[in-house]
Amino acid sequence: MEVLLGLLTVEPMSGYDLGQTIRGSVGHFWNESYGQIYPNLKKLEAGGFVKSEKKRQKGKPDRHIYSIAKKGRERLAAWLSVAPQPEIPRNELLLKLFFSAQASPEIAIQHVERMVKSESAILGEFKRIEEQLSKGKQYPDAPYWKMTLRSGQLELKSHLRWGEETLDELRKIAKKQRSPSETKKEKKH
Amino acid sequence: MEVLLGLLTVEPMSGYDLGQTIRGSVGHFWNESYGQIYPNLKKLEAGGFVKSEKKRQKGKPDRHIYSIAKKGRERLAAWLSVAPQPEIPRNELLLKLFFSAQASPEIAIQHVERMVKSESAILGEFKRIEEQLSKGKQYPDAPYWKMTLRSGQLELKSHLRWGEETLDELRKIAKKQRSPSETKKEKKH
DNA sequence: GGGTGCATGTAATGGGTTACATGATTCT
DNA sequence: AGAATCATGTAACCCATTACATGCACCC
Repeated sequence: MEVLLGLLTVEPMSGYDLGQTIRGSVGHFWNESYGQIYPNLKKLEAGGFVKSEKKRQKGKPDRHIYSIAKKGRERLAAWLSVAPQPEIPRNELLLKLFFSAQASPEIAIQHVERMVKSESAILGEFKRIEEQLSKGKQYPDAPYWKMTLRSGQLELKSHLRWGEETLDELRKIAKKQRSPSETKKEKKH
Repeated sequence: MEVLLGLLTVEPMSGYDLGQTIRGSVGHFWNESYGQIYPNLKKLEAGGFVKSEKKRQKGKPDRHIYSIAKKGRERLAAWLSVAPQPEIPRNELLLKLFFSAQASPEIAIQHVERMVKSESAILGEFKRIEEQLSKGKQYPDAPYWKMTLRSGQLELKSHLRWGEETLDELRKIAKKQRSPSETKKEKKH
């Protein structure tokens, strides 16, 4: 809900634009689907937080351009001052790793490797965003945007570091299991 | 759903115990509420993935002790081998920081400071868990548990580092705004 | 006496994603 | 010819938390 208000302070936009902008800016730490965006914009308008203008288009449906109203700015400011409640995370990779003694280390290795790959790609994206932020037209919000970007970068780097470290260990475990050395084994299944 | 199966491989437990155990083990990256646990256990039993035994108690309701069935182990193994899908995160702190140009830097500072405090506390908890893991009875799963713990530690440390760095910057911004130096200002509101 | 912990469970509510529906234009 | 993009919106569905209900025991 408030993401919409926030982004509309930067520039008036349509619902579709908001979806695109979310993906390209806050997408790495916040997401909203269209099934959420359109109804929420209607609610915000009904409450007087935003107002809209219709723009005719040929072939395509009318574009509804939303802009933030005074009441909307107030609501945003109020929301910003409320302490964010700590998120309850859900990390499927860690959960699977936690129970990986019930499977083979090879599977765990695959999962971690996949994560390293995908997060490396995102780190690359971040570098591009960083350059864009320094070069493009200077918004007054830019310093704050950079802080969130930096957060993502540090977090990704810590994930990658952990990933490499963990892969080393998993490979050791896999090796130990393949070569029946000193420890006695029972065959499973 | 699968957390329940996973934890039941360690030891047969009641629904209540499962809730407690989740908080104390995977709680930092996975949560389930009782409103979820109890119905899910029933579904798992109906599907033949777990079985239960009633234990009479005086004063308290009967304890239903669940243990994992062969079919449950198979289901767990199948789930473990499926690649975890990347989570869609929702970080309210970052979202608020992103829009903090619409508020005062002081508010942002408060939010970040609060986060630093609470995450420091969790880091302390982790240290205790680490010691417990090294000392307590050695489960065969322990190496995997340590990996997830390590992940949490690295992530927290990266958050704290980012927090301090960000606080420095926010304080600079706050200072600049208080002393009207070279930059011309328009008064808002 | 009152709060907290044990112990189970259901119902209401809310938040969110996915799928569906429509239809023109542009790219491959 | 067909897929992707633009553009909006609704409905179905799923998942999850919160609140509610019950009741004893223990601690302060």
